Amino acid sequence: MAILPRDFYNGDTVCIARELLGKYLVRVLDGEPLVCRITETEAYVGRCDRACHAFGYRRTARNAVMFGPPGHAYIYFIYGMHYCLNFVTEPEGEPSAVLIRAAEPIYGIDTIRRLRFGTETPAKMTTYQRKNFMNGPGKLRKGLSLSIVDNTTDLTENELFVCDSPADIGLPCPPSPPPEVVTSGPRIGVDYAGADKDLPWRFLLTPKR
DNA sequence: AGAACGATCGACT
DNA sequence: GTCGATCGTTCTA
Repeated sequence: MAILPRDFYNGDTVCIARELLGKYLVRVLDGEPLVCRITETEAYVGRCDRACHAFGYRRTARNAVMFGPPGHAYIYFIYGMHYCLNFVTEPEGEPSAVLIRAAEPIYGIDTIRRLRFGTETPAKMTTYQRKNFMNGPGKLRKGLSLSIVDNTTDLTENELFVCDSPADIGLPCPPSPPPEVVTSGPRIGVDYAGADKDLPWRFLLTPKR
């Protein structure tokens, strides 16, 4: 199975957030696959989580896609200038999603760099740019040229999807990363969520020491 | 109709 | 580590 099927998303949001680490996010833009390896995620569960936009099954025009079937993109505008990419999870009617917080670019790097830093493609990136390529939800979505018009995109079609390996879509396998471990902790930017702010629903892939 | 705020980023100390 | 930018979404009335 090249593209992860809808069943992958039809389950427990916290488990799926962890399982997404190390998988490959693919965005096909003008026929070119932009591929990055997912390194950080967060789970949001409407049923029980005050940090979730759909807490208590509160449904609005913005979060409507979370109430539909799993395996769709939920993209919203935040802080007056950023968009964030989420994957809708759980069976239809259980509004939940995984926020994709960070990834490492693997293929299509020149295009991703152009999308991130403008039409100029510097021969050499600063160390600041190199270290901060896609290490945040707003940066990641910009590097993949996603915006509000991509909200509700079906992740089982050919334009935006996840796979286990670049080989699944006919690209060479990248070198294996150095040994890594999964760590978890409280989510970012949810201090308003009462006790739920401390839920350890942020997952990161970090080098093993 | 108006006000408050946010699942962030980048610049700066 | 701190802090300002900036505007759609949501809530109140």
